[in-house]
Amino acid sequence: MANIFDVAKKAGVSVKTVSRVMNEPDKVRSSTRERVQSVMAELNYNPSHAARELRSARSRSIGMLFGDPGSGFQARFHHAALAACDKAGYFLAAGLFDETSPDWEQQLTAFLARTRVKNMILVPPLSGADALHRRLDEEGISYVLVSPSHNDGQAPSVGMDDYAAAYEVTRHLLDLGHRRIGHISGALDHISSTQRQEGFVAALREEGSALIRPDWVRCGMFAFTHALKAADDLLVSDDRPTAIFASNDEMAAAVYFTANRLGLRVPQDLSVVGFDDVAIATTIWPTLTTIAQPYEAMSEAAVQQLAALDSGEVLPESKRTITLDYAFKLRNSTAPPLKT
Amino acid sequence: MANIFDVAKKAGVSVKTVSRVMNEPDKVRSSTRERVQSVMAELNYNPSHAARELRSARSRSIGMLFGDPGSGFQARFHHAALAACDKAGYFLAAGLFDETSPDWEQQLTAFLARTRVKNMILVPPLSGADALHRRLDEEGISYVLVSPSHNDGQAPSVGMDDYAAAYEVTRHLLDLGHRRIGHISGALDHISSTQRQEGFVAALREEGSALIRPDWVRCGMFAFTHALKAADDLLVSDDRPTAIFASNDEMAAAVYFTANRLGLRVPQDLSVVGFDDVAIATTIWPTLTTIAQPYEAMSEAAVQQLAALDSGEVLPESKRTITLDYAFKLRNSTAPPLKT
DNA sequence: CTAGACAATGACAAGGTTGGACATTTTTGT
DNA sequence: ACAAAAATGTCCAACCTTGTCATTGTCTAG
Repeated sequence: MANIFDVAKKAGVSVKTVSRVMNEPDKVRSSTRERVQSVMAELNYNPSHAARELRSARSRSIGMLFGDPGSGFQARFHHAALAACDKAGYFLAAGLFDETSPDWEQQLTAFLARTRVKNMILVPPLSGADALHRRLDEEGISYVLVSPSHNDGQAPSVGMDDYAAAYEVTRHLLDLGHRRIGHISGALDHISSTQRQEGFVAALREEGSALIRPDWVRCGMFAFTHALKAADDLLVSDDRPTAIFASNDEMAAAVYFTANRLGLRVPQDLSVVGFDDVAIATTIWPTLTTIAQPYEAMSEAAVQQLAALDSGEVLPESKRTITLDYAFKLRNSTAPPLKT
Repeated sequence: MANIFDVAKKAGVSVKTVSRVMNEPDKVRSSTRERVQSVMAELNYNPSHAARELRSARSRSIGMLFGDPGSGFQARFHHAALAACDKAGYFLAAGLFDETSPDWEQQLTAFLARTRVKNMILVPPLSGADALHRRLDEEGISYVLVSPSHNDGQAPSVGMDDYAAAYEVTRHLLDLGHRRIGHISGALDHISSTQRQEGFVAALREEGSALIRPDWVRCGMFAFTHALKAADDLLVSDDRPTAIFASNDEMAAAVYFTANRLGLRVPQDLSVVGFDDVAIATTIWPTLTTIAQPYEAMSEAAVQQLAALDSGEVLPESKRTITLDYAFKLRNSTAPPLKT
């Protein structure tokens, strides 16, 4: 396997220049740069990860901790993060982590010692775990929060406009003709939850405050099991909504099941929309109308933020808190309400 | 952070001895070894991954390629593999891969060049991709197949006894009193599928060959969408089974939906069992009776096989093909058939 | 008791890269 | 054409560990 000397020799430059092409590209004239790059490609040169890391003490790995493997958001994000790291020449170092365990600090220390990562991406619920953040600060690790549960403005973060997305799905239900719409919210200490709920309420208010029925807003904690209960509360009575907006897809799946149990057909008797667009959204039937989080864009932005921090940049406010566009996925779980 | 010199100095030995303690522990006298080890603990010493890899050209990473992120099996296995690597002092290097893409060879080459892994774990469907295996052979990469779709006896593999597990779940249905049992199989070119089907048939035969109804065995290709169709075929007629054994959990979920659509209650009107015990098994309602694959044991065995190969061992036949115990998970999707 | 065998330990180089401090060459602007 | 700036080169050291080979220590058998 070719090394940096081979490249330098073939390109007729010094190794230092080759090194510069890789690390300080704007300090080398574009003509030389291109020549060197083409030689690198030709020789199929890949800088030794190990030698680099050893010499520069700066790890090319980005750490990401994994909690509950059942979380659809986490699984989707992981996939996207893998792609983003690949693209940016980083490695994704995944570690297992249980923030509710009493020895979480040890787990973290072990992970950091083993991987020596200096940069991390934290996804919910870890993006809201203050104690963890403080430990990382102490260790001098940079991190980016993904959809943080609250934002104290310290750490860089990426996310999407939950309010607007929730407004849009609710608008969709209203446009179909629904006037009786319920909502199952996520964990209330999570800012995404409250924003989604606010977007929901704002859309209803536009059509008239009478549409807002506090007893049709229930908390499902982002969890399937809690949502089963919430859905039951909403649907058992004859005075029930004709559509439900669930704050994530797992909870929407719970609505499906409760509806089925009660003999309500989706979407004829009950329209359902979810949020996140994770695997389950297309493995349940009918496929779920939902909001797709910008997983790819979020991961890429996070990696870029870390790369910038890594090279000593101070992020301007505009790049510290990044909000990305979501996508509305119209599928088969929504329909106009039955005429009565 | 302490390095090997600090340890050597404090322990009053040479760095080489410290190195030996880590790599060839039986070549150093136990008294010295213990002294060195206690110093390592005291200084909180962690060998530099980078320096090791650089010097010894042997990567401490195990590669694993990821295809479809929606696959529950893959997600579960990944989690377990992460833990197993952690435990054995390896890193898990994950890469994205699409074996159906025309440039899969490039993807593979890029992954190998970037990570420089020398060992890989392949999960389905990649554990059955012969062209991929040949490329890895050419590159001199060792690999372990997890639940391979066929076994030509070349590469080491780990798996479970699909036949016995299928027999056991079918037996469970029979013991509940079911005599009308259908089966939705996985992809037929996959040995796990056929073995599960054989286990199913064998259990039925014990109770009398009359129970075996070929028209009640359908292929669902391990996919939710195909299984919807298969379930429909089984359930529309009045002459339908009272229980269905689906060859994985996603397909069992499809059975739930079809059943719901047709107004059949699970488990009162229809018992359902799945296979794999992935996330969806506990996020659908009623929770799914299924077979839990030995994810943890399989990952650990795979990592051990690779570690052995890495250190030049030739695996004896008994360690080449490893079969591990599964677990039967009794949950809420099965009940005795209604009396008629 | 001692040669010889073997086990335990040590000294030193090497692995591929980057950083630092300058020296030299080329390009740019006037 | 000249000075200033930019681009490139030279050379050495450092990162931390392990492989090679030499050396020292310990045990066994005659």
